[in-house]
Amino acid sequence: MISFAEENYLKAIFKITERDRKSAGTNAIAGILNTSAASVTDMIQRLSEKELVSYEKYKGASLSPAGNKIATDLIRKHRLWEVFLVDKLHFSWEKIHDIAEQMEHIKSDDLIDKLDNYLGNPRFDPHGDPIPTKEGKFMIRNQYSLDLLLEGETGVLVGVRHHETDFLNYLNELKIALGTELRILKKLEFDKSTRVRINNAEEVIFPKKIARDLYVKKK
Amino acid sequence: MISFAEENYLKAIFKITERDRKSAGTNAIAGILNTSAASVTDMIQRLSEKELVSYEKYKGASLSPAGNKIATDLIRKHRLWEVFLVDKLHFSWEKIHDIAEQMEHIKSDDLIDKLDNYLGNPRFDPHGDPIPTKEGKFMIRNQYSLDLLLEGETGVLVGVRHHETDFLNYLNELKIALGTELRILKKLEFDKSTRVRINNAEEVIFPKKIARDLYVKKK
DNA sequence: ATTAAAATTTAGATTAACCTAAAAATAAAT
DNA sequence: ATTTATTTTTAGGTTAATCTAAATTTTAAT
Ligand SMILES: [Mn+2]
Ligand SMILES: [Mn+2]
Ligand SMILES: [Mn+2]
Ligand SMILES: [Mn+2]
Repeated sequence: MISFAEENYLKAIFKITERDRKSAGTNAIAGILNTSAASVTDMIQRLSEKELVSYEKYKGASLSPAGNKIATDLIRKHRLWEVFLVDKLHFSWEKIHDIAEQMEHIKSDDLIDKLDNYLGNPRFDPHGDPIPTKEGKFMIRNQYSLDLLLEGETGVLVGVRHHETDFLNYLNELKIALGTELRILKKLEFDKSTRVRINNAEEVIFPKKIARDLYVKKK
Repeated sequence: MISFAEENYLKAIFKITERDRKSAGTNAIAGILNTSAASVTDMIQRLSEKELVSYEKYKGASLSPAGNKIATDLIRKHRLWEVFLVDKLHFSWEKIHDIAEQMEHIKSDDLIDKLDNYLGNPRFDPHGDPIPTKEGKFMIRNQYSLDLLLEGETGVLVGVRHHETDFLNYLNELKIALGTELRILKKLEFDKSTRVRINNAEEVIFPKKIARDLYVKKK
């Protein structure tokens, strides 16, 4: 039986390696899990024993097929529970991540299938992230970071990089949600910030950091 | 922060002391939690440090007000999740207990209120057990063990003593569920078994042990 | 190519939660 | 009232998961 701690490590390695990188370093994992690098070394050695990651000293860890399955199942569960919390219990999107972090660890073969069905087999979670299929396939959406759009272009918000409550509350205050239209009015050179019009109404200036964390579909 | 293990101990002590007994012995707790008596002593000493139980050497443990609140909250969560699993996900009653054992440990102030509301503030769980209120009050139903009924009397099933899958499957096979009418045809003296008619149809003979585990309302 | 900085691993400890075996206390039986 | 049986506690140990501090390896910079 796999522990919560082990599951969290696998998920962290997945997140680090899901895009480009082919292995996850000790420090990167420690950063995500708020733990020490020494603890990470310890754990990845144990996960390597269990054949859930492949590991070479000083070269980081990557998921084995078995480890990858566990990680994608966790993400599937996490995101389905987030849909449940928003669609059925009417939580708002900034409150759900921490609860889903707990719920994703519930073990039951039947439960997730029934939940998925009950929710109408959603393909995206309330933050716009794709929900992997039972077989672990992710739907890939062609999306751009808002800071890649040029002056005059308009994007529709389809995702956000982080799920932190503070960041999402900031968007709430600006009345920005999935589906919101964002038009680039001006790209300010000197500090790389962007002036944006929200749903043809208010204007706001995003620092580069924020613009990079908003994913849009070009309109 | 209280751990899952600690929560399970508090719940076990609650169950042992909820009726008559005013303290829970080491062996009794160990029996419920499938652990050793030595481990129990260890844990109740720590819970005593945290003022969640009161404990005197060799005299067992009982819940403090704080411990009692945690235990009733756990039972509330357990039973509400069981209602969710049956009413919304269409699980049948013999599959839900083990899943609810996991879900009861999810910590969120908001979550249970919203769940309760979403389920329509149910007062009983799918096994007929009362769901305590937010304030920890249990609705008490006047019920009898089936083996207390006399020949010719009829009872309506309102609860069962255990939630074990095997026991509930046995009832399923006999088409016995909450609401089923059970009429006492004959009480057999020599082995204390009871001949019963189920919903005015089939007959069955219950050993005393089974009859004692079925709770009915007299009709 | 050295040297300095950063990342990673090892060494040594700690804590929670468990275990078995043995000792001590309580309860039951003669 | 002793003896016997049962229950409970203590003693000593294990494992998973964490920590800090020190050693080692890799990477970056001069
Ligand atoms: Mn999330
Ligand atoms: Mn999400
Ligand atoms: Mn149950
Ligand atoms: Mn129940």
